[in-house]
Amino acid sequence: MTEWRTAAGGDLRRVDVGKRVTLAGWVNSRRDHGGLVFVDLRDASGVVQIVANPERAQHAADTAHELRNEFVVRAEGEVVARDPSLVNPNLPTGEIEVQLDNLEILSRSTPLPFQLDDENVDDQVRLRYRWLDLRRPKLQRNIRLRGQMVGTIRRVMEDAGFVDIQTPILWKPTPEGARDFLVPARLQPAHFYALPQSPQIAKQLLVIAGFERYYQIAICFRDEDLRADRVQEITQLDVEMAFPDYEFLLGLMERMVKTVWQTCIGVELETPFPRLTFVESDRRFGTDKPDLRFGLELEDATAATRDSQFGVFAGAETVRFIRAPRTYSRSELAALEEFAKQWGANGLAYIVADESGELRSPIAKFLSEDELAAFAPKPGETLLFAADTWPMTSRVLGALRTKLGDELGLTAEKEWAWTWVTDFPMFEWDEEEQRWGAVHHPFTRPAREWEERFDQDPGSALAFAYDLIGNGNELGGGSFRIHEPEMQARVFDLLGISGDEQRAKFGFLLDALAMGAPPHGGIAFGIDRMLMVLAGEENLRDTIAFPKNQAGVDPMTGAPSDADPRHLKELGIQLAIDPNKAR
RNA sequence: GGGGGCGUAGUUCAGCUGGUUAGAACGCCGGCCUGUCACGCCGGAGGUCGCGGGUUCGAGUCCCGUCGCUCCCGCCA
Repeated sequence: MTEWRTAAGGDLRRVDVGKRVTLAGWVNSRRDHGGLVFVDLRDASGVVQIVANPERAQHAADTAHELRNEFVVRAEGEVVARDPSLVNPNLPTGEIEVQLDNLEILSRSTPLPFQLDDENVDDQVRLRYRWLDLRRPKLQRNIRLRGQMVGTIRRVMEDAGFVDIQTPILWKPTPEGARDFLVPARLQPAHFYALPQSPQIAKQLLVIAGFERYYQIAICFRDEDLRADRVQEITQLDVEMAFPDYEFLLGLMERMVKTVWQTCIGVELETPFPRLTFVESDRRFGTDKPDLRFGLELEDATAATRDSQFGVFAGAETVRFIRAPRTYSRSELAALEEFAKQWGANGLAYIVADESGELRSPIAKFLSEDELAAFAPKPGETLLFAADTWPMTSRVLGALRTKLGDELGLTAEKEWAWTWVTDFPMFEWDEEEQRWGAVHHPFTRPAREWEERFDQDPGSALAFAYDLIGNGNELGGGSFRIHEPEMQARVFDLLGISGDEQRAKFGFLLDALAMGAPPHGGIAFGIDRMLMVLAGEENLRDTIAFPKNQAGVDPMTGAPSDADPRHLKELGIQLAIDPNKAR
């Protein structure tokens, strides 16, 4: 059997010249000259050129002719300096090469379904052959970065005295929130576990149980439709502590992020991160997850347009606009309007101020001197207006701001911009269900000044909740929790959860709260999303080793698949749909 | 549930207003090649143009349906 102690080929340098080495790895590429054969050998450390010369080792050269991409080989030889004219400046190992004495094929490869250096391969194909896809440098880097990130997070949390505790994957279906993944329980026919959407209640119970500082790298499941930045199973850093101190908790999370950026990519972030209230964030950026890498803040024209001759402005509850620092053509404006409509706008009024200062706008003729003076369009600008309810103008202009920031390259103004968003509203009215819903979750406590009266004016009540935003991505979110059973019951009441239902769904939590529950609070961080931001990726799938496609299918394994009828029978499950005709 | 985009060789793509044998690059196979590093040169194989139907003398191209992928809206406490 072979001796496996091999050198890391990618680490070889000039100082290693003269050494005899044994390398093992994959054929990254081969250049067969008939006599000489050059092979770029790749292992975890990088790439190094090995050379088979028939004058030096006929047998190695014969073997080298057989090599194809992604063959796995073991190569013995001597590190030699390259002639200065032959140095490859694109390779860290470019000053040397390994002259072969022995070459052994350990494993062959069929022709590949795609070229590893091809960036544009269809996702479906890449996922089908994920083991190949993962060999690409980008994914190698991302997945290794992920491990490094998780390791760093663990060190920060452990150093701060937090205890890693695992919570069940088979949990209880929850009435609120996202759709649960259900798991039939064979031992309890017709009953189901749910995969946890988060260990929220479990971690509260752990803190109540006396684990004053808990954390976990937890996998959470949500059976909702997927997006580029949304998958069904996410990994989160889950944190909870007893006797929480607001500044301590936020400071700890800042230290965690700062250490991750420092350790993983060598970037020094400035802390403390700025803080914005929800109201201010909404007013200035039209969103609760503002990208602060650039300005482009929303402006309010409501007061200026109260008496407008333009009926849409005069009649709207709110008129706000965004000041884009360039002019747009008619067709570009049509595309922007289409975008605005997709987000719920009725239209998108605009004023283009040409470089000459001349105004191009279908609404200009309705606008008074005073109005125009209030908008103050400067040459080379385009003002884009939303006239609607306040929340709708936020929604539309907030989305538009993000789009413009991207398109105009404004996001490049600053590499990293972090901010806390605080003082979230506690409840929002659900039109469809005609009831109040929790903005964060039903265990969030009201802000101090709302503790007594949050249920008298739910629409105005503020929650003791906070989010951490990185480059416009919601990366962390948390709150202080309710530790008084009476207050928890009042919140459930307000959310329309009856007394019976409270007992049935959350009886154990209410009981726990009634038996010496300390004040507690915490936060959760999306690891996948944080890695996406850290690695500069735009798709969450590029941060996950084995992701599923947008339909929740794993093209590699074929999961989900149909179930064996005997298995279903055991579970007492009868399908209402023929699996062959579904999907 | 809704909207946009895409579907042609193993892969990435081209294929104009419908026209007879559907192309290119990379990969694959064979040959030549001792300094390449995106090696080069010569030759070759490889296609249900996603699927079904329709219009037409004739469909990769036009129409209808359907399936798949992707991005977005809804949804995601």
